Amino acid sequence: MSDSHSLTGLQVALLRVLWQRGEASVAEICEALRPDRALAPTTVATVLSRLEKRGVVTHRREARQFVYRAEITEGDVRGSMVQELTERLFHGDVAELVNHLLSAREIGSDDLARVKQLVEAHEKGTEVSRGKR
Amino acid sequence: MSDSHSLTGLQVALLRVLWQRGEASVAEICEALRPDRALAPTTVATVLSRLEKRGVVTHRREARQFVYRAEITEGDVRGSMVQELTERLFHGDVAELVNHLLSAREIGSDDLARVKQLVEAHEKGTEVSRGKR
DNA sequence: AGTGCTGTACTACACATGTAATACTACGAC
DNA sequence: GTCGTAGTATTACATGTGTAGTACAGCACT
Repeated sequence: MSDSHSLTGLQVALLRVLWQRGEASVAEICEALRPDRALAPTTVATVLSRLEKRGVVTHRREARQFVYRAEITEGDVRGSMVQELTERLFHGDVAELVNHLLSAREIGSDDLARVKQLVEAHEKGTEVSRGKR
Repeated sequence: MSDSHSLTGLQVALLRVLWQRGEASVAEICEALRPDRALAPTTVATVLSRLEKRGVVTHRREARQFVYRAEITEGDVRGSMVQELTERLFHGDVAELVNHLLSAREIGSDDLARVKQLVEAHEKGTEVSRGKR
C-alpha cells in the first residue's frame, strides 16, 4: 500500500531501475547506475536488503543471483513524497506549490504551455466525472 | 545563498517558526511547536545549534537567552527542495509534476480553478518575471 | 554573600544511511 | 572430488538525526 514511504535519493535511484525494468539483479542495477554513481555491488546489495526489510522490494532467487522487484509503484512514492513536501513547505496548499513552480526560474515557456494544456484537460475531466458545473 | 539545503521535517518545522516571527528564542519556538510536537527545550536547542553549524540560522544573545534568526528564506528552501524532488521523482520534468498534482485525488476543483488563474497570470508575465534575480 | 532558578553547553544514545571490506557458500569446470 | 569464482551474508564505520539528560554559569532575590 501507499503508506508514507519516505525514501532517500539513493533508494529512489535503485527503485527507478526496478520500475523501468520490472525486475533486476544486483549486477544489473549496479550497471544501470554506473554512469551517475559508481557503487560497489555490495553497496547496492546492502541497500536492497534494507529496503526489503521495510517491505519496499522483494526478491526471488534465480540460479545464483537474486532478482529484485519493487513492491511499491512510482505513483505510490510520488504521491506520498509530494504530499509530504506539500505539507511541510506549502502548508498543504497544492495551488501554492504550483505557483512556486511557475515562478521558479527553471520553468520554461514551453513547460508553461504544457501545464496550461494539462489544466484544461483536467478541467474537462473533472466536470465530466463529477457532473458538476 | 540557496545552496542545496536539504532539511528534515523537524528542521523545517523550526525554521517555519523563525520565518513567521523573524526571530525567536528557544522557549518561544518550543511553545509554538507544542500543539504538534511536545519537545524538550534542550531538544530544540540542540537542533538549532546543529543548524547554526551549517549556517542555516544564526543567533544573538539577548540578556540570558539566545534569539535565533533564519539565514535562508522560505523561498530558498522551497526552491532547492522542490527541485530535488522534481529531479529525483519526475526526471526534472516540472510539467510532469504538475500533472501528478492535478491527477492526485487530493486536489479539489477549487484548487484547480486557482491553478488555472495562476497559469494565465504567468502566461502574461513570463517576460517580466524573467528579469528578476 | 549565598542560593536558587533559568537557560545554555556538553554528553549520550539509538537508529538510519551511504559506503564497502571481508567472510562464506555453492555451482561449474576440470 | 577439488577449486576457483560469482554472488550473497555478515560486519564495519563515519555521519546525520531525533531526543533528551546532566552539567555548568550567571542573574535575581533575600
